[in-house]
Amino acid sequence: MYSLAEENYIKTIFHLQQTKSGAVSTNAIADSMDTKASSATDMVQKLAEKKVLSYVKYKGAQLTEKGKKIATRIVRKHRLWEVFLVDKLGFHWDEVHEIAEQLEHIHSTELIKRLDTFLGSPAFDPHGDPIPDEHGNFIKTEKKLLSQLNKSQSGVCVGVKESSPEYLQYLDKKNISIGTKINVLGKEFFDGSMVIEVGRDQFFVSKKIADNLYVQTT
Amino acid sequence: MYSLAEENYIKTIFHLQQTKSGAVSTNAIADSMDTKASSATDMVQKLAEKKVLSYVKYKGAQLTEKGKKIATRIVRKHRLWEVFLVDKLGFHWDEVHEIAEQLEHIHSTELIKRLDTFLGSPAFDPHGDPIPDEHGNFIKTEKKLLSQLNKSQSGVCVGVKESSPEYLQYLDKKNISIGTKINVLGKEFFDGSMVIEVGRDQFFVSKKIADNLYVQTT
DNA sequence: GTTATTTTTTAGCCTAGGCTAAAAAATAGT
DNA sequence: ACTATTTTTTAGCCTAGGCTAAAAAATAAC
Repeated sequence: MYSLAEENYIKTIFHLQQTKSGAVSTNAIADSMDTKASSATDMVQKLAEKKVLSYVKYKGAQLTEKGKKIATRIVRKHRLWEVFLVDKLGFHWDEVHEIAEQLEHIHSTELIKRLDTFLGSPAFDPHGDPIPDEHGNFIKTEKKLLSQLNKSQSGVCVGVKESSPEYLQYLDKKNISIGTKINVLGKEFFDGSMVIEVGRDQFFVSKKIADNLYVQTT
Repeated sequence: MYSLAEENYIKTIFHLQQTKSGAVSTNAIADSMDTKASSATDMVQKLAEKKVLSYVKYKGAQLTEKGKKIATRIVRKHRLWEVFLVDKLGFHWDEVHEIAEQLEHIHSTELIKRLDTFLGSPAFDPHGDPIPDEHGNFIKTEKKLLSQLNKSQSGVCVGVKESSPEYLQYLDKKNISIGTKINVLGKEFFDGSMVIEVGRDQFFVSKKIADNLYVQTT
């Protein structure tokens, strides 16, 4: 059984090594957890002793198979609870992250098994992220960032990279959610900004916006 | 915001002062929390400073109105989650306590509001205990212990005092659950044991069994 | 290939919440 | 009323998980 703090470190390291390959630096961990590098070093050393990750001084940490399994279970729980909050309790997709951060630490395999069944074994969470199954496998989808599309191309929104309330609320305001079709009407190569069409609306989006939206092209 | 440890102390003191009147001793707290009296003293002093309870050295602790409000909210959460686990996820009544102990510490008033609505604002949990409403009020039912009935009297099971898995599993084996009618066929005054009738079955129950079952007489 | 700068670790300290052992207060026994 | 016993508190220590400041290693700059 792992403590709350340990679970949070494991989860963070897991997410960091999804994006960047190779070992994760203690500074990167500390930054994304809002803590100090010295604290991260301590914890990483502790987790290395527990064989949750491998750690080479000054080089960084990498989850072992054991560590990845733990992380995947936490991610599974987080995303299943998000589905529960949105589908069953009627929360909006920008309101669930914080609550799911708490719920993901509830310990009970039976609970998760039953929750999964209750929800109809969903494959994706409300932000379009895949939900690992009980063995830790998840569907890898072909997805691009909206910013990778060019003029006249189109795609369907399948998820978001950032899921801060601010960003999600922006998308809501523009009527963009999972499943929304987006046409790229124009693209400015100087700053990466775009003019896109969503339903009947046409509007401008900055590169920052386009960089955080995943689309699937057909 | 109160820590996990603080919430658990508040909840325990609340339950202790339901049964015994007057101040709760630090030893009683420690006993029912599986910790040491010295730890209880420390925490009680801390909670007294936070005005959650009043504490007189060597005399014991008593929750203030503020403390009772906090406790009631935790109890409400615990019992709502138990209803969720049984009604929605299909858990059995003897399996839910431990999980609800964890879930009761999730912080989000919106979550509880929505969970309550989702469950149809239940008034009782799966063990027959009343669920406080958002203002902390709960239904006081007229209930007796089975052991208080005499020969030829009968009652309907409305709850349990003890809700350990062992006890609940015993009741299951005997087909006793909330709503079950029980007739007292005989009572031995020497040891308080009884012979009771449940459905078509007639069997012997010890005082300890009869002391932990709440019934409502008509 | 030194030197300067940045990154990472170590050393030492802090708080929350436990514990044990000893001291102090309350209660019981005569 | 005075011991003896029990209950409760205090004092001092421990671990988890933070932090700051200083030291050490790695990287960058000439």
